Amino acid sequence: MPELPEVEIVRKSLSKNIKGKVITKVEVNNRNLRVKIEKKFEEKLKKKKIKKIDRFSKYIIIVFFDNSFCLIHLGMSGTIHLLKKKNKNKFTNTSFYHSPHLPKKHNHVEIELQNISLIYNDPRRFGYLLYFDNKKQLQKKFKSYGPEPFSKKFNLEYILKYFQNKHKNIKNFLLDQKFVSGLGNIYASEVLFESKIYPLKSASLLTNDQLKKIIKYSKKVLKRSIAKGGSSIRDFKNTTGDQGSFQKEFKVYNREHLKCTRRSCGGIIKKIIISNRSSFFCNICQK
DNA sequence: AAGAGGCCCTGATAGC
DNA sequence: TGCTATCAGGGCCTCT
Repeated sequence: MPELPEVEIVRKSLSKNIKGKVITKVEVNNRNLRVKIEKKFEEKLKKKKIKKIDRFSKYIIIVFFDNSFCLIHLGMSGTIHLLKKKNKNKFTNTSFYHSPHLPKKHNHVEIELQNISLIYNDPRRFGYLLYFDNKKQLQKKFKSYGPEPFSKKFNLEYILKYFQNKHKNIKNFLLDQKFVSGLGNIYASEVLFESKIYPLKSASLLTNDQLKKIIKYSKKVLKRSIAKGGSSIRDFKNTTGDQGSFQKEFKVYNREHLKCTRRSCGGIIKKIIISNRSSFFCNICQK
């Protein structure tokens, strides 16, 4: 589910609710996530005090005061739920992302922080949690990742150099975290629409003007989505919580057969499959 | 060594 | 009602 904006919304919520707290208990119900949770995970996290919550790309980074780290990746279906302890033993649901109630199944990890309980839920188990002892390990993990769209490193020179001797369509490049990190399937389509670029266009054929548009709109689209609380799809039922609303502003994603939102374009949104993932685009204004 | 494709997994939905 | 097939916001691994 989560691309950069959604993860940033989770980060903000965690920062607000668990910064400064001490981990009092860790319970792993299922270690078999995308990456198996190490045996000593619980032991290593216990008694750690949270200095701050960072994010890189689609990763949440819990930073402890002793400069160790806990990394959380939400995969496709991961969600984090915060429960607040009301009386001595009972936790009640106060904050959550995407789902108004704590799911009954797939609550794989529970981390208690004094009066708050953090629950990692993930039906498909494509997400994972990692513990890092020091900053070196963290840097190693992100070594092969490209810059975020917000980074100054994501500039025209970088892109031109990166595309040298590579032959792929632009949609695949935007999904490639080694090139640029944080975009996923929704925002890749949205950025290409705003940039008026056809997703199957060979990246090496793009003009400098088009590349500048990609730089501009990748920042813009992500920022706008963050401001709107991210995108919530497939989890509509209730709206009591921190449900995002950017899905209402999708110009192409999930809009097959509908009209292009550009006035006087007259195009129709099409859906094609690129590398096994849906891509949406306007058949007239994206070239 | 770049790039295509398979695969990890569960759940929701569509079609019969 | 119940079966089967398809699809889903990610990304790693293997093969060519």
